[in-house]
Amino acid sequence: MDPEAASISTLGQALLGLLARQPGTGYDLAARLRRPIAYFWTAQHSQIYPELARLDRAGLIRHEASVGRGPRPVKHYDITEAGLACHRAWVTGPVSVRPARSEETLQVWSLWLSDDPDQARAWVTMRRAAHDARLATLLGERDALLAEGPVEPGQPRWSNLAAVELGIRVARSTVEWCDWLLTDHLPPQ
Amino acid sequence: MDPEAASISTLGQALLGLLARQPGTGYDLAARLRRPIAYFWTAQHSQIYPELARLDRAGLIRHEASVGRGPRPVKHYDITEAGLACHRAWVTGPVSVRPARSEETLQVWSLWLSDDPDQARAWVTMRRAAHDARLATLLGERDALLAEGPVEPGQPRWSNLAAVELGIRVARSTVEWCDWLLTDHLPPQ
DNA sequence: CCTTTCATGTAATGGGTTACATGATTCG
DNA sequence: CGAATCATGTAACCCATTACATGAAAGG
Repeated sequence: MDPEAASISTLGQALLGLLARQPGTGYDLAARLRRPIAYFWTAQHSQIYPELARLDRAGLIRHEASVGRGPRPVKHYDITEAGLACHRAWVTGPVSVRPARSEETLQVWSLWLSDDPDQARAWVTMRRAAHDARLATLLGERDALLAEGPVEPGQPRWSNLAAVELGIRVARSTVEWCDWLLTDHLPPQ
Repeated sequence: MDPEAASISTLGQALLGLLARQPGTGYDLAARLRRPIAYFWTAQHSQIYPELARLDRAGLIRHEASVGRGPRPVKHYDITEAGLACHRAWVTGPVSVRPARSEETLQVWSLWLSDDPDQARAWVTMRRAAHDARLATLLGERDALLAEGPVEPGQPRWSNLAAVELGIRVARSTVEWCDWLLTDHLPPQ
């Protein structure tokens, strides 16, 4: 019930979102952050453990410690009522406009300098392959999700589908942009 | 002629790209970074001035100082041969895979928690408006570019068009994703 | 006269990556 | 017996944002 609950970092909210779905250890959260969420957010364990400690101190999550196999006890985290309320308030709140960082587009923005047209073509072809691979992965993810059964609002799987669908659309339009460059807008051969 | 020339930060490459197009002062570069490039990279002047000093020390750019209006001399920067070579090598090099950071998608990923469906609809509608505004700006940018005359490879304007076109496609598909959510995949009313 | 623009820096702080450190269990 | 997995932490460093600091010229 901290009045400062609003000043939670994005990673903190990501962890609250994970714990709202299912409790787990820091190690477990790191793994779950890697696998399905890596398309739009990532963090290393070195960042996760201190952040969990902060959320704990703020009363947004709680933990139960048990003797671990390693030198330190294992901490099983769960979200509190206050944490759930804080996270709920954040999801429909305004999107913080953090500046865009696309190194790829920066390279495009200097691609006119490439003296060798073949090299420019090769670069775009490589980019196309990378985005196409991402698209294929996301399509697979969507298929798996739909195969599990009907997806309805109010369930985690609904959010999963929405996020994957956004990724698919962005990946597809990026592939199409590569094709647009390769067919019409680069010197031929 | 530093052998360490490969270890230039992304911001450094952005500045080299700006200077490859046209020389200028740090202040000028900050302004040029704000206006057309802000869609895919940004930096504050407090980051730019030290970075220019580093590039200068590495011999990738050079400067001529003249007496300024303020307390310090004005430095007019220009790219060197070594700097141009370093930047050329970077543009067609591999894209460094920096992890995705989309706070917006993170929110979508927890949007299933929203107990009030109206609030979820309002959030998506707000997002749609934001992306639509960005799309409109980019379309205007493209029109202005094409109105200036034909765009051909090997010129800066070719890169400008390519970058804007990518932005347009991504913005458009994101707007379409919002519509997909609003029409079929949110509880009605 | 006040605000904006031109012009360049430093300091403090926060977010994030890489590397350092430890140690038991499980699987091949 | 060695590698991967489970499990948790700290330290050093880099990148980026915000704030602090200075001061002339131009325009309304």
